[in-house]
Amino acid sequence: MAENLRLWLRLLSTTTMIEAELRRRLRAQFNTTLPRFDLLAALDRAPEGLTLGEVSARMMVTNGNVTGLATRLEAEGLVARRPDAQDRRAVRLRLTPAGARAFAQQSAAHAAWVRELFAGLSGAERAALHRLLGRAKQSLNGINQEEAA
Amino acid sequence: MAENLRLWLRLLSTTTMIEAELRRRLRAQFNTTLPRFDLLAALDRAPEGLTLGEVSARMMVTNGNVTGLATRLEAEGLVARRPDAQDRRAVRLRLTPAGARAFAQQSAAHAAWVRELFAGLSGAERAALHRLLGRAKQSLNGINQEEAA
DNA sequence: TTGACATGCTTGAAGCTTAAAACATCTCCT
DNA sequence: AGGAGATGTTTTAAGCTTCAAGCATGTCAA
Repeated sequence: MAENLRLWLRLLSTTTMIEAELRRRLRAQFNTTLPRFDLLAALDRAPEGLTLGEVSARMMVTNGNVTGLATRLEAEGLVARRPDAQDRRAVRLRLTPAGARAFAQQSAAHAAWVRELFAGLSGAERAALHRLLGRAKQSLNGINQEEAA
Repeated sequence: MAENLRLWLRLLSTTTMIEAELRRRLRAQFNTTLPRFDLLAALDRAPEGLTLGEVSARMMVTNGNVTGLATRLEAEGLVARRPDAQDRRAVRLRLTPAGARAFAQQSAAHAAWVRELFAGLSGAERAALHRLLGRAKQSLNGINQEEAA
């Protein structure tokens, strides 16, 4: 059924449009990018910092990706690498004070943008969409389990 | 409200998960990528071919992006560049016979994968999700119009 | 305890993506 | 006709992303 295909294309284009708008605003107002913002956001929720592996799992990207991202953000003074106390293989990443300040500003703007972008939907519509996306994720997890089996 | 943020994060992660799965399968089974597939798909729907600009609009990516993509696919013999008859600035891109054959195979598999990935949702759920995503896109278009004004 | 395998990170090569600048051609007004 | 501005493509530099390979460290079983 082409119905499934249309659903997927619409899901993809909706996400792409929102992402493009957020990227544009992050660049225009903060001269930063979505991956950088996402990395700061992950660290902001983790006062103890995160290992690079934990970051890459949360961001759903590869380890090598996080290595490069962290290196650039470190050069800008927004995050700091420090050896993990327990595991000498691991590197723990945390926000610097400057990084925390930058993220606080970006985060507030980002939340307002997202609210604005979904403003055309009623509360009930947003709730229904949230629920259905949850169902879609369940559907996906079913697939991945089968693959692993 | 953090509710909007959660909705956005769920929308993003759902899309990312599906995209990752499709990428993985395109690579494993056809040794290709999603952008290549998307470009072939755009051309497949256009028997007369498309200018690079038309392709970039359909794919929602920049012109420069399409230039590179087209160059690689041309090197692989799947698409052909030819000057546009009406406009000497424009380059018209079309599938070669080999490109059409490759896309036919990939397309059939892709449609089946998408069907599989959404199999956990009922028809009613898929219809509702499709409708709500349409509403979300309306919401976005409202924003963009305001910006342009 | 030591060797085999797992895990955490980095590196390198390739490809994807963008923004901005450059260039060619087109359109349209005067 | 001429010129101003729009449009179509390419190029460049920078960053993002993946995969695969490599190195360091950890774990666990014989």
